[in-house]
Amino acid sequence: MSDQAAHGAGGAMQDDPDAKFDLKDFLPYLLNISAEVTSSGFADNYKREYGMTRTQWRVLFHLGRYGEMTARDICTRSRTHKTKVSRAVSALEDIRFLKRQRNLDDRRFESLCLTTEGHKAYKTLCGKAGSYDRMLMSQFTPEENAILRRCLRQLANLS
Amino acid sequence: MSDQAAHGAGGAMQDDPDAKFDLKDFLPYLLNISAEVTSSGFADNYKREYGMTRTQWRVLFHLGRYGEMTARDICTRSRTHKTKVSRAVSALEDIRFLKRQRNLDDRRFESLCLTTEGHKAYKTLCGKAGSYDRMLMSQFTPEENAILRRCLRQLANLS
DNA sequence: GGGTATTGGTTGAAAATGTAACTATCAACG
DNA sequence: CGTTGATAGTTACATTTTCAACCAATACCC
Repeated sequence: MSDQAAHGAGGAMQDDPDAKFDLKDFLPYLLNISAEVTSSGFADNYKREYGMTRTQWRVLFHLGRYGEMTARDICTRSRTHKTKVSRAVSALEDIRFLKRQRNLDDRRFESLCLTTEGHKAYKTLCGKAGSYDRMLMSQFTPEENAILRRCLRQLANLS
Repeated sequence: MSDQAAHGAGGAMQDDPDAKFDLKDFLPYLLNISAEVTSSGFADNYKREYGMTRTQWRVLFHLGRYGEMTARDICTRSRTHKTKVSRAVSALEDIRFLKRQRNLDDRRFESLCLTTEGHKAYKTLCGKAGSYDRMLMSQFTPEENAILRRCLRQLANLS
């Protein structure tokens, strides 16, 4: 415990010479915080109205936006673990937002698609997502927005 | 059911005219995925070696980087809910990575600081975080990096 | 064909998180 | 004082997520 005083001894230490970078520059940290802040800001829309969770919203959004696909497709495209998707799919099925259909060629697959209800919810939420996104974007210049999205897509290994 | 066919009818529908924006452009979604990808890429470092969770790492990082502070300070600075911080602090105390000390002026507060062990772990992880961050940065130009971080800090309401 | 590996998807138990109610301390005001 | 209200932090309970094992269908390979 002798070098315990090596930090915070003065009570208000500000910079650690060993620290190569500020915490507020650590990309995973920054990404987590901003993801949390922006997501929970939007979550009210699907949570209050439909009682959906974030993963469920993600599945709904995928099916609504890109049409029929399998659970595995959603996993791959959204980098989401299959158990998360599996449970979200069951929950969406329970509230009649999607239907599953076994593929007859390969009976392991089942293709998922939204019901009318599901698609209606998707459309409503999609509109809100659009304005929420525009609201977020409005604080940046078009160039910043382009760069931001390009960097994020690359970090996420998307497209 | 009439507009059920509005999606996926052709089997490989690509674009919904109602969709104002692509899912891959929705900022909260992009942020979540890239946060998930980059964080879990780094998480092995503290998970395998120290059995720490992401929140615990966040607390450790704050105390290591900025020195002694209260749980509430960490909540505010990292936009993390107090119950999450509370549990992370307990866990870090259990493995002797930090110590609490009641403030005698106002006994509601307790200031937290790392033990020698905790600080050692912090330094080790900080080094790894540095190189991980540089690795992530290396795929972007300096301008892109600057813009990316500035945008993220703003989205996160950080400093 | 028959064994083995792989893949799509599910399930159960453990861990983490969210929410709300709680304790304890202090401050403000009568 | 005593009451009310705020604040730092904890705890209990429900929900969600993670992890590993699992089932069923297909592919591979001898």
